[in-house]
Amino acid sequence: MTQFLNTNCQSCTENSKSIFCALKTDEIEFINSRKNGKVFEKGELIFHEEAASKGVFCIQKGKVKVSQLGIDGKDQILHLAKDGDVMGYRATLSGDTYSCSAVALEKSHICFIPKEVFLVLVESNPKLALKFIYLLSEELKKIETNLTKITQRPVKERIAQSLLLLKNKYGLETDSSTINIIIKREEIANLAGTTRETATRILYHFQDDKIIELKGKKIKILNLSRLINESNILD
Amino acid sequence: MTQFLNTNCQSCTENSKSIFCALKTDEIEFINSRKNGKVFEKGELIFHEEAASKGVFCIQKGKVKVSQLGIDGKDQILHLAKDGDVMGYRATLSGDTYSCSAVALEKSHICFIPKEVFLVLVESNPKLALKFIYLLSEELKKIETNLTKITQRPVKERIAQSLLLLKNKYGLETDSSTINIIIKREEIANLAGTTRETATRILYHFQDDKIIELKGKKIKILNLSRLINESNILD
DNA sequence: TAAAAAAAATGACAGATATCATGTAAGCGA
DNA sequence: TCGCTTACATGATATCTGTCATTTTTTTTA
Repeated sequence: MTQFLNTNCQSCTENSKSIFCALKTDEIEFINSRKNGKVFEKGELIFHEEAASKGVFCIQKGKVKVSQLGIDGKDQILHLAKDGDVMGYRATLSGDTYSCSAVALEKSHICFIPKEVFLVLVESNPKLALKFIYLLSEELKKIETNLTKITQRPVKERIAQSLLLLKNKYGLETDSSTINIIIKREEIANLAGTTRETATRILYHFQDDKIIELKGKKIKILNLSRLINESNILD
Repeated sequence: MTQFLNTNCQSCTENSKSIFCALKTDEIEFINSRKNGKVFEKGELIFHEEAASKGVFCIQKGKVKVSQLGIDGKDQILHLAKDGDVMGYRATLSGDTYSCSAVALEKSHICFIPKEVFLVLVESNPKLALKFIYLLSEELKKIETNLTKITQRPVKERIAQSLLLLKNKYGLETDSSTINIIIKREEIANLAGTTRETATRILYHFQDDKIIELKGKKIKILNLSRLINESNILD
């Protein structure tokens, strides 16, 4: 059963989590009165690629994967999102269909802001427009670097990088070593651009080397510096 | 010896080649008085990744590859540019170092617009800002799709796609079949994300199949529909 | 709680590509 | 034009990684 949310944008923007935090009070109220909050269960589709963009999604609380489906049904995770992140703005800004699908990695509270509302704000508020220019630029840089790495580096390095990405994005649990995300092997594979089997094998390889410890669907980092080393990230 | 250009932005924007074509006359004059034109020889570096962004480059006439260097020196071509295209705006807009290098594929006339000039325009002209939002969005979509394809599709398809990209970007010669670009095997490989040897083999394979004809550093498309078929592009 | 379904582990195997090596052709500068 | 350098062709080989098949484990659901 779909569960609706009844939260206030004010509270979301107060702690400067989202890109909208620089908006004026009346602008936030404008969004607030038009937005639409909903709870998405784990595995639930938030929006689908090839669907006409109807607006943007803002994560109040939760974890989401944004991925693209290849020809043979294998999908490539292009982006991971969490609290405060906005999704679907690329398609909405260019009046395009979504180029990716978004699926909740865990139960998530997500607000939908309709296209009209979103575009009015961006077009009337130059500061916000510049923020999106900045956001798009950062995203572009990230993907470009990713493309080069994924085509040039062996799977082992890419898996190590994916683990580091998960750590940086979702942080660690209170034990300061377990990555704070429940994630399937297949999703790690889709992040690294490889197959489930290969990902599994490499993860066990890292475990044998005492770099990580596999705890069901969670991963504990035993030796961060060696993991960084395996990832071959120089900077 | 460096050769300087003495062209007018007015003429460049008149035929609506560049993104600046929507600017007002005084704005164009503003750029015109501050820009700096130069002729780059084939193979010459226009800007280098990791250098602090000093501004954007606008191609008056020419062909340029924009690529990123991997760890082991192999580079990945991320973008091809031609007359009217602007380069380096990603880094300049986000006040970052360039994330790619640009090298002339042939003798090219290119203007440099300093950061200060460029940013003043973008920040003071909301319409231009929106245009860049649009441009960044398109670019992002392109790279995302590319990432998924390049990791999931075999080299043969990627080479076919690269040839189609070259055709679409630089067009055909007067014989309506030869791609209008002089390009090295290695550069085709860097575009498709493979090695020079593999690219060579696949090109000869396509030649054996009478899909293309290799004419030195130029490529003639003998059977476009079969090339499209090989590329496995559905849309 | 049992049964069914989904996810994961694991071994065997094949094949696509990269790598290496060597010879050839083409382009370029003196 | 000669010699040198760069680009290219091409074969042999290795290996990484994907695919397939089977078993085990975990999760879900009835």
